[in-house]
Amino acid sequence: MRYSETHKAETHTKLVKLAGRVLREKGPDKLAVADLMAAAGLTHGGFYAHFKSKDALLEEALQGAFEDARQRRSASAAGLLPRQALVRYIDSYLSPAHRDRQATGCPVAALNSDLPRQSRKFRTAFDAGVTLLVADFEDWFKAAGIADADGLAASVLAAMAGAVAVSRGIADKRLSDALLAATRDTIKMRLDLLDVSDSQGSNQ
Amino acid sequence: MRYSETHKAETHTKLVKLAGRVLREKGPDKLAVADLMAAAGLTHGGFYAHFKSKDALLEEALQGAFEDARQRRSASAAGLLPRQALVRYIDSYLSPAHRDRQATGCPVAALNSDLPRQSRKFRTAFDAGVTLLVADFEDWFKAAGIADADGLAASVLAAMAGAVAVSRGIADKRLSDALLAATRDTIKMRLDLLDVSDSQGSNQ
DNA sequence: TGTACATCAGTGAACGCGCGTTCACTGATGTAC
DNA sequence: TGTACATCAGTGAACGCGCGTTCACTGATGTAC
Repeated sequence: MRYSETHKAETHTKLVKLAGRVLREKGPDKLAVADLMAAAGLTHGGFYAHFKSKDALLEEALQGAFEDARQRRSASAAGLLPRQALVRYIDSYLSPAHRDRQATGCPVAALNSDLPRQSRKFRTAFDAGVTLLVADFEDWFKAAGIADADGLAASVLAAMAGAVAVSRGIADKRLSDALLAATRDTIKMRLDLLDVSDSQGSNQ
Repeated sequence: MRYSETHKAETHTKLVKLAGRVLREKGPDKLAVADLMAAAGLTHGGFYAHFKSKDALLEEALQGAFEDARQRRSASAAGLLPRQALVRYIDSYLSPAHRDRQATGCPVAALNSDLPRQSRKFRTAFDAGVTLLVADFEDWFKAAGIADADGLAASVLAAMAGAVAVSRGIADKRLSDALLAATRDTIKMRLDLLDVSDSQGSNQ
């Protein structure tokens, strides 16, 4: 059959999106090309019409995951003052919901410790994603009038991602929830946000 | 050849120790039985005289890594007051040296995000290790006279492990070092340890 | 005291499976003439 | 207007490799008699 003008690009996008989810859920090594293609309703042979290699897919998928997170971040901040937006973001990032939805969550929390074992390209993409995220945090902190924004940003990100990652590895739900809650409070204290009432909803 | 009484147990221990390092360095999936045996100067066929399966080895190796860390923790605290010992531990955990020596470092920092993807046995062993570590922290915090020790322990561990894991994924050494330093300061502030002068040396 | 046998950590070849990658082919539609 | 050919996303079989696991065998030494 002949396909529409945009068909190939659409398939490509769909594969990258799917891969982004599988990547965060199962990790780079357990993402299987054949499974991915099957999940997209295709056969595995067609993969190489879209990507030079599995590695190239992983790179795109990771970039997509970071971009996704960035868009959701700014969407959830829309219409709020910086301090309110920060509180909403922190509450959402450190929520049990984020812990339980690894496939659509923050790539830093999901892929944390896999990194040193991945290909150069993958690590570069991760590094770029983290760097951008940290820069965003810095701007955000500054806009919220937080002192010493530069020093804080990376450390706050690492604390939040670490809390979510560790909470995923803890079987005891009470301890896991408590870890998230304690981290939530600490981060807000560090950022002098304890007086801001938390808003409802929003993800990750 | 015939071997000494203790020979088999010695080989077993050596394999578990080696595996503990490879596990932290390369992750559970990239630890290859044949490579491990070769590194121990043996052929791969002999592996199953020591372990029921690769999974059984991974479980023992992870337990060994946690036990190792526990021993180093108490050794480094020997002869120090709780508050001094804590400061030394924090400085050492969040040091560039720990970041750069993943194979002998904390298993939580090294295996963080791999966890949800591993076998039940492995996850159980990890959970047990983390739970013990958190309990140790609580005791330690209490001995140091820190208020709200229970709520803090898991969150402090996650923040430290997250910082080390993320610092390993950051190419820019300046940013990576700054992340560790900022986390060091924050943790000490949270634990009200800023007035304790830091002592030299000790690892992880 | 000497010989036959048991023991058992380790050897090395082989098996099977998952998986990334390659490649000749398909078949619907657009284009050249 | 109709026929031959080009295009190209996708198909599905096959290849090669890494790796966990199995298994018949080795060979040095201890033990039974």
